[in-house]
Amino acid sequence: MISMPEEFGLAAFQALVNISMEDMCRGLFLDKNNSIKIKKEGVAVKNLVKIFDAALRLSNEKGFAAMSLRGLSAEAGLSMGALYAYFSSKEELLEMILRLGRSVVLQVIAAQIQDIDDPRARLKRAIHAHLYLSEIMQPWFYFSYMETKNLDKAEQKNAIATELFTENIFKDIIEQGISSGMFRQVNAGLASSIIKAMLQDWYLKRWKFRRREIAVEEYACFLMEVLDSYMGLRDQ
Amino acid sequence: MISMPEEFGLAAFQALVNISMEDMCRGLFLDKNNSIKIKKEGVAVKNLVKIFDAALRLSNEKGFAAMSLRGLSAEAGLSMGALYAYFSSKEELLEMILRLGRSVVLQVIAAQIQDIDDPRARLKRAIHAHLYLSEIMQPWFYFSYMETKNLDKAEQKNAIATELFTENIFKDIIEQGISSGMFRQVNAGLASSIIKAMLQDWYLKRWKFRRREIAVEEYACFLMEVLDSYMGLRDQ
DNA sequence: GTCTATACCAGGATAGAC
DNA sequence: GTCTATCCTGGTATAGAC
Repeated sequence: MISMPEEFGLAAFQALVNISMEDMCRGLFLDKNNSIKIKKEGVAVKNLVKIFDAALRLSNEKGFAAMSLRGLSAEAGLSMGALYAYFSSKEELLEMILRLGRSVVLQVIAAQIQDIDDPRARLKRAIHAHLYLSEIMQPWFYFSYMETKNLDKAEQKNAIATELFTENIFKDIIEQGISSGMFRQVNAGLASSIIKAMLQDWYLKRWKFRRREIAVEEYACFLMEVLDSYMGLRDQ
Repeated sequence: MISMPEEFGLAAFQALVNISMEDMCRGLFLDKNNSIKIKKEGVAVKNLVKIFDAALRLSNEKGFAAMSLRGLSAEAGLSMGALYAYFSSKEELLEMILRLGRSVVLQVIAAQIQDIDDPRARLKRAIHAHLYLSEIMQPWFYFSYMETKNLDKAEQKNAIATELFTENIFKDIIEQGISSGMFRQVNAGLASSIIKAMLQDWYLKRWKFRRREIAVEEYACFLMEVLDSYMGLRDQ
């Protein structure tokens, strides 16, 4: 197990997971479950990064539906024709973007908590990991929240499953804490649900927190205070 | 002041405020700050109700941008031509819908807490009022959250102002509670911010709560528990 | 692999009959 | 007041040159 510094801030997290858009796009390119017509990895990855960055930027302004492919081509610096070498329809582009981030999120969160036993430490780590991840990948998180409803039925099921999966991580931790006598007997379902809501607020209302100059670490700390007092713990 | 039953559930609230889509549309019709070309109140109100109901239904499915006016005309049972007697562009329709609800929300919340002095009772009432209102007007709340970003700059300022206004209601109550020594010295800004997030979760993730069979009153009660324990109060 | 040019269609908007 | 018919922009998607 990697030895962990006591102070687990955004920088420490970043150094640990080291996720870049490039890595994510390379993964997508290697997957072969898509309709990318480009052969050379270097070219494909470079352009995928440009496309996704541009798509997230434009979509998060006025919504994916309002983003035209003409606009995307201008923003990404590629022609319309070139775009269609990377996806076969706007719909497919949407699915690619959403799938891209989902796998990363699930893997990173799971990896972050796997070697921690103590319920409170586990909860704290899960919350920090989620916040930091959403800080690093904010455009994707925002996009994912807003555009999931535009997916077809099958893809929507995946999205809902992911939402419930991360929520269940928190629920499991809380139940573990309760049965070990460390936490009070609270409603684990509702508790995990509001945790999720508070975590989501961080990336959905970034303008608000930025205006008030609240840092991630501060927000994380605040959430732990609230949860500690509710679940019957004191900060050690 | 209206005497208030100890148990302030959804039904009690509903009886008290008694808001209907028809009333809201009548208010809009009488406002004359819009481009409704219809003269007869009866006709106008009846059709505005049909239009807004249909628009909320369709928009909340796939987003306002994805809703076509042809689709709206079919859903509302009016022709394209008739629609344009009630608004002059799709953009204006969006603004009408958002303005429609905003005034109601601000008025109702303010009225609900105006005669209550005790900070905790005030907080409790504000939370209940917000939850019940979002329960009654769920389609509007969901729409408002999702579509605000599609407004032009000027209208967006109004929307942000409303968000901050309701958040400040909570902030003021908490600060009042702190200075009167009733609450612990918590961070009122962050506290009000998470209250807002938890309230919003109720109408944004309705499918989740319905699936788990959580009633509004139960959720309200849970939120008060969390806040009481954080701010240093016991349920009396 | 990428571009330009173009096909084709759906959407918003309006005119004018009833 | 409401409807039908029509206009026309701007969107997605593709063909074929380079």
